[in-house]
Amino acid sequence: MNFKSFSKQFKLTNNQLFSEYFDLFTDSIAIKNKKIAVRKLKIIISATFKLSASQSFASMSLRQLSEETHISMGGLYAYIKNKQHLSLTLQRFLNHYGQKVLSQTDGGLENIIRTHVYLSEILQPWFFFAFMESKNLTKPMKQYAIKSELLTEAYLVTAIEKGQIQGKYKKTLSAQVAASHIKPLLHDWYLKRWKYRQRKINIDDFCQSMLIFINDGLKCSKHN
Amino acid sequence: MNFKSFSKQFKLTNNQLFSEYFDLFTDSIAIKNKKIAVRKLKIIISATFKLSASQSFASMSLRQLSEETHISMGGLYAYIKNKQHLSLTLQRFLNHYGQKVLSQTDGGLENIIRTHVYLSEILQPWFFFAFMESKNLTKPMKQYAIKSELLTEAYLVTAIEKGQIQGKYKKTLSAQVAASHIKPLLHDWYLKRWKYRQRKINIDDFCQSMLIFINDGLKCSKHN
DNA sequence: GTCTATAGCCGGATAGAC
DNA sequence: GTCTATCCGGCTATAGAC
Repeated sequence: MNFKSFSKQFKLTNNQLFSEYFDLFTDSIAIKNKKIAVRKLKIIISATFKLSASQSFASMSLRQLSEETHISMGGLYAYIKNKQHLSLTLQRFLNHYGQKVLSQTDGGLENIIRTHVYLSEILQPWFFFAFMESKNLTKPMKQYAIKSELLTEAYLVTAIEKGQIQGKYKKTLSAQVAASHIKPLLHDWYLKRWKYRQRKINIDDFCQSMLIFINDGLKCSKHN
Repeated sequence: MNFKSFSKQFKLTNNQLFSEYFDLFTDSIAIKNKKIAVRKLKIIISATFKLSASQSFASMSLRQLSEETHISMGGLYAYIKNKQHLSLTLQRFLNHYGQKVLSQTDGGLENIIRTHVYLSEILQPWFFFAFMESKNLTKPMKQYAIKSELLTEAYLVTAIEKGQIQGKYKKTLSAQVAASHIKPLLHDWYLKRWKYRQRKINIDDFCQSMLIFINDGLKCSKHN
């Protein structure tokens, strides 16, 4: 698997994405014409990510959002319930989507890792937003987010345990501990996206070097 | 080196820390009695970290800060120039301090890694704040922060290159790439502090497992 | 050195015209 | 479906009493 084949398989076009968002949150969207709604939601949510990334969601004002999207204040409220609820839907949608995609992996460690990185590339603004704004969540939403995060970690743990039983991976580190060291490596791709862009490291090279690092570490075999 | 010996060596008591902060930013502090100022600065900055961590610095209001510190709005302005400048001093102080401590390592990879983790433990709220609020920085400050981050990475690169020349580390991965995979592991300790606390993983165990992971990876030697 | 009071601006949200 | 106008509460910052 590489990024190209992953993209082909999932066909995550923007339209499909926001169409699914519309279906999930119709209750909080006053506009009932789906075609119009999807087009505007795309604009509003993209602008939200842009502004949140350069300030923070909390300090972004709806007046700024209105200016950035060229939609009036009143107009915005036809697409969102209120400011807090907008943030909530973004968090929920990513959790929903992430679990859906991850559950389709074949359970191998490399497969899970690549799937996570590739998905976080396509949904980079969503992942970045969710990570950065997670602290602002209300208690019930925080619990929901933690549950979702643990689920992702559980995929890694299961894959490592499987490898350990097969004798592919050693048992020096518990699968749990190993998984908790792998997760931050995955996060780096969407948290420090600018760094990798600047250094002209493409996504498949990133996966490759990360997998080597995870598998082999740094030490020479002769020192084992 | 372990956490205890590191702590002894650096004696980073809160008083010393805020005393150094006071000296660095006297210009923006109206109160000239150092003893009083240091005591209050400690209260103000701790409260700033607490509130920023649960919301964000931008959305924290000075009214909240006033309530949390039991210092009136007017009173606060005797210790800070304004809200934005407060954030700036926090960023600057950590960069200043971090580089000071890192420059005293012996240049070995394990030493640099342990120093970073131990320092980020003692200054956890500072590190967390700097990471989370880095996007809000003005352009010149952002450049300063990036410079500081690259410097930290440079310490890792140099150590790995040294190990590669000595034949201790293999050359499958460039030192630069390896370093960029190690950094997010270090960040995890202060970004997800709650997770490690919950799982009752202490700081020396964390360093130990991370060093094993970095050195050896997951794979069994027989599969090499 | 610390407080209260207030200036002046900006925030989220909604009503109602078109 | 989109806009303008407006409510009103909260914000940073400062002036001036003690």
